[in-house]
Amino acid sequence: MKSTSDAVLSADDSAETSTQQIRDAIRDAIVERRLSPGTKLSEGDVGNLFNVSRTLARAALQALSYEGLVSVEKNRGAFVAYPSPDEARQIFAARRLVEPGILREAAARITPSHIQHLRQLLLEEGRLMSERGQTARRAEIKASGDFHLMLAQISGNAIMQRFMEELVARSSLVIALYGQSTVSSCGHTEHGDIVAAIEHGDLDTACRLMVHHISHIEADLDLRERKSFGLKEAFAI
Amino acid sequence: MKSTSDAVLSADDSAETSTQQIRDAIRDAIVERRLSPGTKLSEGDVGNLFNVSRTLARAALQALSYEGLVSVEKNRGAFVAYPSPDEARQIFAARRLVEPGILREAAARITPSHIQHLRQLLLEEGRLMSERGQTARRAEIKASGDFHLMLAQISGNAIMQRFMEELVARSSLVIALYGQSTVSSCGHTEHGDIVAAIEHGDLDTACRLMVHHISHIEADLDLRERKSFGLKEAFAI
DNA sequence: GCCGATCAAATTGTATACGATTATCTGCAT
DNA sequence: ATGCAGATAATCGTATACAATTTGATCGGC
Repeated sequence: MKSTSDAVLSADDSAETSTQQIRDAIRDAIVERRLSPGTKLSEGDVGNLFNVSRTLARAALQALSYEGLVSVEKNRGAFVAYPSPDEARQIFAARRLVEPGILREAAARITPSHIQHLRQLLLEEGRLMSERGQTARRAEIKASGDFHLMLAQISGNAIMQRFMEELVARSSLVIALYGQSTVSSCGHTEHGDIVAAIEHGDLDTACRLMVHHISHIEADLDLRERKSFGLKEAFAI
Repeated sequence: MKSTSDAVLSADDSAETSTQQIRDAIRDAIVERRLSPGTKLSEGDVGNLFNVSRTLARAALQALSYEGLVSVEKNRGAFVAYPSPDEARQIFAARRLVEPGILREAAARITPSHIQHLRQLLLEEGRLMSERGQTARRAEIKASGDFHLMLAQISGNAIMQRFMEELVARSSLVIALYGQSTVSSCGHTEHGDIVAAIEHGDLDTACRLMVHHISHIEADLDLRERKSFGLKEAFAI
């Protein structure tokens, strides 16, 4: 799973490629934290950057706003979303709500080949964890999300898969904003435990581990209200 | 709850009103089955109908395609979505997956005022069920969905609420396509049972009833593959 | 020096224009 | 009559143009 763009499902096979490419590029930039929350994304700039007209840039930004990664304010423009603590809590609540169900469906359809893929993902994750540097950190963030997306894909439900893609992407944004420790490094071992439980056929344990895992990620956040101070902060960077 | 547009949450407060109005109008038309699946929605026609340029019409159609109500095919245009049987099954699987969780969260936050609202909804539903005519049928369809949306709203999670809005809307489309009996008239009593179970504090029963209820709706569908025969059918109508 | 008003620049909102693609129609040959 | 070829019409994809709104700056008054 290289990126969210190469989803196996054929759901949005229809949209125009130009707009889609721009959307995916910006989404990756947001998820990998190359674009900080609050950053302005003016239509003109985006268009120039990708050598297209404002029309297409605007369409891409609109699309991202439907995913919750960008917030567009009337007559003011588009910004990388700046999720509130409450929004952050809702994102993780949603994940706790849906991921156990996805896990059960995935377990019901899982094949040895799938397990192999999952283990490969874990290996990659572990490798990145031991590396140093920004690039490795970004790759680690993405890999960590890919584990959850892979489960959604195995579940075979394209609708839940798309929803999970949204939730995982928004989670990255939240972690970028409110995360304290470098990265939820605890996460990796937890992923492994979940796979082990699935392999062992112990679904209840797997679901319990999943819920704990999501709560661990959320627990690493500092979700205390920060006044408008956060705004200045964004400009200072 | 008059329509999906007056959602209490402030999530998509940002989008332009013009496009949003058009989007909501078309969505309502699709959900109330005034627009049949497969119907072509050309940008020019939509624009003329609402007295706006193709630009805005296109934006509205794009938005609807993100919700799965419209499918846009490159260089061919937009059509009211024609969900496949497999897609239909995934929609109901998704609902079985998320609605029990939503129900639990809603039950945890529910107030007497909320219960009153729910009961009022049931009353309205019952009234519409006894009425005759297309108009009443359409209102009944919407009312039936509003019950589920109300629970999502009570749950207090704006993200799950939006997801449920999408699922309910797409369910209407599926029922329009594959529904056999006039309307899931069994649904109404089931809604009442669920509310009763919630009031009684019996969450496990409420969740069980909810899952059965969703399965009942799905069981009323005829999801056998129809070859391209269905296409001719569409033109014959 | 600080504050409010007016003007200029930048950006968004919407419409229109034009090239590209698809669908339809006609006419001719088989 | 049937089937294919070219032309014609309709529709989409994208860019550009213009109006409306916001933002920032300059200037005068206090």
